[in-house]
Amino acid sequence: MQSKYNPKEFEDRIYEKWLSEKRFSAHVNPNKKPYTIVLPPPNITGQLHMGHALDQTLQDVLIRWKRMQGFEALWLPGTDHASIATEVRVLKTIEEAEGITKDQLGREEFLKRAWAWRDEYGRIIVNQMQKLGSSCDWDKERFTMDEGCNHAVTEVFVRLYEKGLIYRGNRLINWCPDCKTTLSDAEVEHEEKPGAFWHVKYPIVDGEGYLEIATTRPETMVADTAVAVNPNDERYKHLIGKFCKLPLFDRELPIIGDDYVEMDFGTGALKVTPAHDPNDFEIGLRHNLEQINGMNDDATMNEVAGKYEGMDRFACRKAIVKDLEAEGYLVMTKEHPHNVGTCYRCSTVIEPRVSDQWFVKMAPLAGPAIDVVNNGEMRIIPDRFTKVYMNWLENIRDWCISRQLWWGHRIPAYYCQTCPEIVVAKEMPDVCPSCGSSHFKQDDDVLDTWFSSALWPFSTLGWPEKTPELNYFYPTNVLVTGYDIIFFWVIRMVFSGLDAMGEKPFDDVFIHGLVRDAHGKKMSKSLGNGVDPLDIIDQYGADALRFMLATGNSPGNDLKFQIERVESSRNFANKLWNASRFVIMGLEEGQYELDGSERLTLADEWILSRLDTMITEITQALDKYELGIAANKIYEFTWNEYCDWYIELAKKRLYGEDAVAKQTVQKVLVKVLRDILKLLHPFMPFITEEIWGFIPHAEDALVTSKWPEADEKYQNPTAERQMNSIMEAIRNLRNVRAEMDVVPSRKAKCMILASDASVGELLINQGEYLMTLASCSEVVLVTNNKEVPEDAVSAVIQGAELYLPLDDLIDFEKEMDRLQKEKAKLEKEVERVVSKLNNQGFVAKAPAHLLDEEREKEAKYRELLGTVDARIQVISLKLK
RNA sequence: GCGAGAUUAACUCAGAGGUAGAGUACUUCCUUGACGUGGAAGGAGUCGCGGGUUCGAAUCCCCCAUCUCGCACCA
Repeated sequence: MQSKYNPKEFEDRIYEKWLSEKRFSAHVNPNKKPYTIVLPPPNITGQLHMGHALDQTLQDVLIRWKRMQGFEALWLPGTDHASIATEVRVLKTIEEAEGITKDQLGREEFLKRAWAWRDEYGRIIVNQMQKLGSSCDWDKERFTMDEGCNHAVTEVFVRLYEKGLIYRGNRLINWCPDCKTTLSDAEVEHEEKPGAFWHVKYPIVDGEGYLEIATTRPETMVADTAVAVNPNDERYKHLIGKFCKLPLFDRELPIIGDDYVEMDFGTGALKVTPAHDPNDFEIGLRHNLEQINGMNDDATMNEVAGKYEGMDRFACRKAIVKDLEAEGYLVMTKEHPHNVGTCYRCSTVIEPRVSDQWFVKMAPLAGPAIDVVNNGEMRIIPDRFTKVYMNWLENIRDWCISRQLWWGHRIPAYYCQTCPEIVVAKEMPDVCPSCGSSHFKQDDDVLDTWFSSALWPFSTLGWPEKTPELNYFYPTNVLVTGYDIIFFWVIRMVFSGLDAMGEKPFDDVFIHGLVRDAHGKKMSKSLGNGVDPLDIIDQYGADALRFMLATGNSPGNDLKFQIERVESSRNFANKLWNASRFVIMGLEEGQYELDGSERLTLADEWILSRLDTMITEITQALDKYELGIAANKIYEFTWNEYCDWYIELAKKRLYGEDAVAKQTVQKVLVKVLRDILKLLHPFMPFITEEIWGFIPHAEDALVTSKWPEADEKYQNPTAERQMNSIMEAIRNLRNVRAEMDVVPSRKAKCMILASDASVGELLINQGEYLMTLASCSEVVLVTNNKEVPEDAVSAVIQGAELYLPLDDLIDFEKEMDRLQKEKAKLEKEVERVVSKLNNQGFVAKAPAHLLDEEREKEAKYRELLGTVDARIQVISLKLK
């Protein structure tokens, strides 16, 4: 074992070993219970970022833990084609490098390039995950556009179509003029932007005056087909049925009455543009209004716009406002910031547009997805996200799934070239069922990228085939993902799983937050505040990064990335490394198993008892998905109990002459270290496996070793109580010495005056602990304080006073100050306890054990106070 | 507008109906044979404000404030 902790030296080597020994492989195994996680497939758009590192660390902790608990643990990895994101990315790269546009490239060539891209980034991503230590079953790696997934996508599409849950409709959809595709509602982000209300006169035809209309988007006037007022509006109701004139255009618009119009908003009169606004679209349907499309697919104005044709929509807005003003139609302009929808991929303002698209009918699918959570079959952790989940499902609208893109699953709909028939089928039909023609053309569009990810938990296990894997591993146990894709992905997996499999896709959904930079800003390329996980691994090791991510926060909350915390995790790894080196140092060939024949010391019993408690608590925390708590417990136990106390106390026997005692302490050292390595392994897999290779063990590799189980025989409350007394004594002695500025190298005799004989006996029996850890030269019992020299400093614990005669070193004034301080502290404690015990309510209603505890405390503090007081008397005489 | 989260030590965050915790930073001391990426001792917080429930609230409930973040949006 190398003397320096150097993760670079072993992390890759260890991972290679795991791979070559097939440690992550999972198979259908009737003798074991399965535990399954499917990896949220990272997009192949680029490299993994810190958010992926967090997501994967959490999953790896769970899967490694379950693997050690004896489950057939499958973590199924893969990547997502990420239709729109990848297409945008690939096209941009090609355009920047070669100056070739999408149209110039052509569909076939583009797909060739995109596949090459996928191969490259797929490899990079796998490499990154392996660097992080992710224990996926790589033989089962999948891609959302591989053959099996394609098969599943087509199957689901056809089935849903046949059930009437997929339909083609001419509806108002979200259109991104830059990506030139539709977007689902979930893919539209709302952003508040400055805007204005323009109040415009629409003159009444065959009558006096005009209707004043307020609009935020004057350019859509070109496509107005009506003006609506509330039928109960006294100001306008007489106008219903009449017409008004569309300013700047020689068109007449019917004035209609519709409840949708709110009388007290704006002017109470609404221009209706069915082809460019969702609400107007609905009004249009109710009143049979014509839908006029005023824009091209790039959001420039089309021929409908007359003289504005060819202008960009925002340029057109300005031009129309200018013309309205010039011709006297503009009443006023009012500032009005409002939310506009933008594309989640390119941030372009989306344009609502009427178009023929494919939709999934959501209502019938949403119901079961709601039920499965309501009836407790599926849990969302933390629970608060259940509300988010429900809220979305209860207000769900139909899902627009067709995209005008090339990278993705082409829609399995075939259009007869001689009649209007559309055939939806797994393969291109031979003959048209309506006209007998054999000429078909497949739909040009591809599916929303989330359509295929929705099938991930079962498409990856072989569905629609009834494979043994599907039968064994589905439903999966837990889905681990960020709250940002609950709508996009989690919900869609749930209803897809319920529909296709008839069973939920996972038992638990474990939601985590996002990784932010040190200032709480979202990490992003454009801000340049991203931190590359590989850089951190290179500098500090994967274990340090993982530990930091796992302990950084509580479930569901965002995590700020702080390099100090990575450093502190690395320091912990270093600590473990060195402690292990210490344990290994004196070991010789042979067995170091505890067999019950050993004569254990107090410290042995204490650490074994504490370890036992830790095993229970850590396992319980993991069971509750409290990964951070579990990791903290291991950290504290390892550092503050095992290293700071047990190892220090072990040294005497280790370096001593007694071979049997030495072997006993080595056995305990090894036993505890072994379990520490196991408990820590899910969090820090590399260092623990590396150390495992150096310590005696009967099992195989740590990665597949057995998770520790608590064993009641190690529980030892007496040993814990006694050790606490000793540790308190040592701490107090150290404290006194530090306050009196006594250097550690100056040893001192320790005289014990016990008010409780058993405490005195304990301290004498374990006198060597005081000698080792509190710089005592010897520890002796005295029966009367007359035996104690006056010029001694004192430390007190319950049941005993400890005196250090330090003659020449003692400064009585200083000692007086110290004693006064201590007295004040104790008086406060007594006061607190007394007031509590004087409280009749407390005495009457508090649980008995608390009452007892408080009474014990009172006795203890009074005793300590008495001792301190006595010392003050003695010292004050000295000062005179 | 509806909903959620946050508000705890200088900083970043855990925790939790029964005397406030960690990491970092800070002060003092320590070349003790695993480790200075270390050891020891210490200072530091009326747990956002105001009410309520309770013997007891930082913890549960209500109100308010500030900051995030979702969702829905009135043209």
